[in-house]
Amino acid sequence: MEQAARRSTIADVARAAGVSKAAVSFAFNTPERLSAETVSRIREIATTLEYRPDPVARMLAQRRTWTIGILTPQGLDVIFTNPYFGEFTAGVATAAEAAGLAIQFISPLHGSLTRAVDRASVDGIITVGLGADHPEVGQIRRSGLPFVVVDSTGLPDEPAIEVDDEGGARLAAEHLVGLGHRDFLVIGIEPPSATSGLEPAGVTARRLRGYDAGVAAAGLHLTEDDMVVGPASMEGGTDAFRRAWAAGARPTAVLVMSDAMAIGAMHAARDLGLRVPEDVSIIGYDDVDVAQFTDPPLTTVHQPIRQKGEEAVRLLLAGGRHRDEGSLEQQLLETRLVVRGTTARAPRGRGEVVDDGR
Amino acid sequence: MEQAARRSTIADVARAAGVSKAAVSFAFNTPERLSAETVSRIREIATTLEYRPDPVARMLAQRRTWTIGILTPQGLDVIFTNPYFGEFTAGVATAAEAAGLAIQFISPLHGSLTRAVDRASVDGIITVGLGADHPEVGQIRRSGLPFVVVDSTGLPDEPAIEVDDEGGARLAAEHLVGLGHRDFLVIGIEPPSATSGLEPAGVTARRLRGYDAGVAAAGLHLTEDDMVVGPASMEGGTDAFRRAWAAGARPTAVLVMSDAMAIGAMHAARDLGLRVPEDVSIIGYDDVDVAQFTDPPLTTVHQPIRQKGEEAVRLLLAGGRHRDEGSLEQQLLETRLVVRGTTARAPRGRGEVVDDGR
DNA sequence: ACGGTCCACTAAACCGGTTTGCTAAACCGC
DNA sequence: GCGGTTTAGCAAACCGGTTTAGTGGACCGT
Repeated sequence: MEQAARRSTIADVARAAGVSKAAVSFAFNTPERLSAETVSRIREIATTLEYRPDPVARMLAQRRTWTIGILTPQGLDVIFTNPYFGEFTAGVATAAEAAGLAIQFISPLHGSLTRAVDRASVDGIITVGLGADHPEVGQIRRSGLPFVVVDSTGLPDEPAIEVDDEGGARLAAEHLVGLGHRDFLVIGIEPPSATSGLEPAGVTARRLRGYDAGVAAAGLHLTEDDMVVGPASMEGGTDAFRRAWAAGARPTAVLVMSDAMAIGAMHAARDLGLRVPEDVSIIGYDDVDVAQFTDPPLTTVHQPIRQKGEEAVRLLLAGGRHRDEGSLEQQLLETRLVVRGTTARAPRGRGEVVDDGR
Repeated sequence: MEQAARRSTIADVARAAGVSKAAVSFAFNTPERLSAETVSRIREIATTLEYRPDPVARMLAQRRTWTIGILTPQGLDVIFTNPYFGEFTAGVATAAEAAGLAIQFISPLHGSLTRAVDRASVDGIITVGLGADHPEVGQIRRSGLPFVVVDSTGLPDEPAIEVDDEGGARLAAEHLVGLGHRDFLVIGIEPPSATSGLEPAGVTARRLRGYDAGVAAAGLHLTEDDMVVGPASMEGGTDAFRRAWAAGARPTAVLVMSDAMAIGAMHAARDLGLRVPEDVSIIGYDDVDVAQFTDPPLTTVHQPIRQKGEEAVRLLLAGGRHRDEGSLEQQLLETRLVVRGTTARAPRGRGEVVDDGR
């Protein structure tokens, strides 16, 4: 991929029009500083010369790139095929487009996220799923770039967008308890890399706490031991359910932390001869678009995914301050239960009986 | 979003180290031009000063942005939520990452694709679903930027990646004909904007021709009149099927040009009380990941989506020339039929009988 | 002692724009 | 006709790097 053919520059236009470079710049950016005739003459010449200001030179001179970055610890290949990320990004894109901003994805470059951050030319960054105490967030903080963290509790006084993960998870568990379920399996999202286990500020930990709070009404207690984790994809869900089954788990209800995984788990359950929801209830998380289109439609916890994206850029543009002037910089969005077709009353006479047999 | 705090520049490092700016530059880019001690001294000072080369300044000086653009006529919000695009982009991202390149999305800015192209700072462009005769492609061609067109026949001698759309479609139709179907509905992808109708070089037209060729064996003929179109999303598919049904169509088989739409159509069919595949067979196109996870799993035409993305960047990097030196610049990738669970023998005694009654 | 090579490094031009004084002419009221 | 204000446009600095041409000194063989 070699260089583009030589294109006309601002100097060419200036020469052709017999004016200074400054005048050409004015003609496009602040035409009111020039007489009307001069402006139109310069513009005409620019058109015939097919002049187009070099965006990079402009960025350097203005020290603005008109671009915001989305920072994720996962690789781009998983981002783009994950419906949750897709919808989140769509939200970001919508708000960015409205503000005339481009978006750039910042994800590990040759395995190094730090390097990727260094190479990114952006005016601000939205981090998603990255704890405020992660080294890369520290790197951004030191660099002085404005940023907003999403899906991870921010440091106090730093802008963040969160949803009520715990509350939503509790609703899900309570729903199943109400249907008579007592044998649960939790399918969780694997932490991005094997850095640490369950960070308490992480999404996975928060949702697990919510599930646990929900089953407490039935006198039950859920811990990491009742959970199997995997990547947040359909394959990941299939695989997680199979592993749990192979390890002897015989739940009547499965609490899944992502819709994609829930769809995969449903598939795996059916492969094993289980009917959904008659034999096993499954409840997802996120309420992505596709959740309405599964068969039966997926019961899940709704969170305003696109809205998160839009709010994140608003917050970024506002410099961390809220629209209603000076209010808190941390925003907690609501979640709610959406009951559709994958949950039903617990099958009778199970739970106590079969749990170890084979 | 104001400017970042002042960061140290190459001049600061040079001053602190008592060397010239050039030396600092060399220390990072061509260390062999300096003595080992000098290099390490400069690097140390750079580290303590938290120096990080400004990527924009570097781009300007090198006249390379290390970025490739993906140009689509659709808005980013539809791109990111469309599984086909997601997988294609994942392919691009994989190959780009390997080459140390970032990717940037170029899509209509405030409604203007031309403006978006002007503002993009990229070294090369991959256009997807945009005819080689479109004005924006002309714009790119004139600008001298290398580019590759995907999903649209390129001009001769211009690099392009295509799949055998027509052949795949034919396979799909033949499969259904072989199962005894005679009453077809085609659900097509709506052209990006209302620019023109069916351009013969477009994906939709090619697939339609393939379907038509496939049913020809049964003495049938398919035209645009047998087709209903909509946006390439699940909702689009649901909507399209409903419209067709409301207009009196009573097909025993539906040929859908996108998996997302096929899933939507399946949903709509069931809402209308139809069983899939007993009452109506449905066949998609693309074989996106989710196609394996529908219930029943979707019969569809496979195309190598990710591979298209990877090949596109390879071709771009090779400057349009193929790896095996000098061969043709146009690549035609294969499609194949994947029979899963949404197609079955045509229901008996239908077709001739019910077609108008109610 | 001398010209020639190498080595390690520097000075300055350059990339292509924006922006900040500044100036010359036009315009103004009186 | 004169000081004061606008207006229209220019020259030059600047953004922060890369890259080219060049320089001074050490080293070398004779």
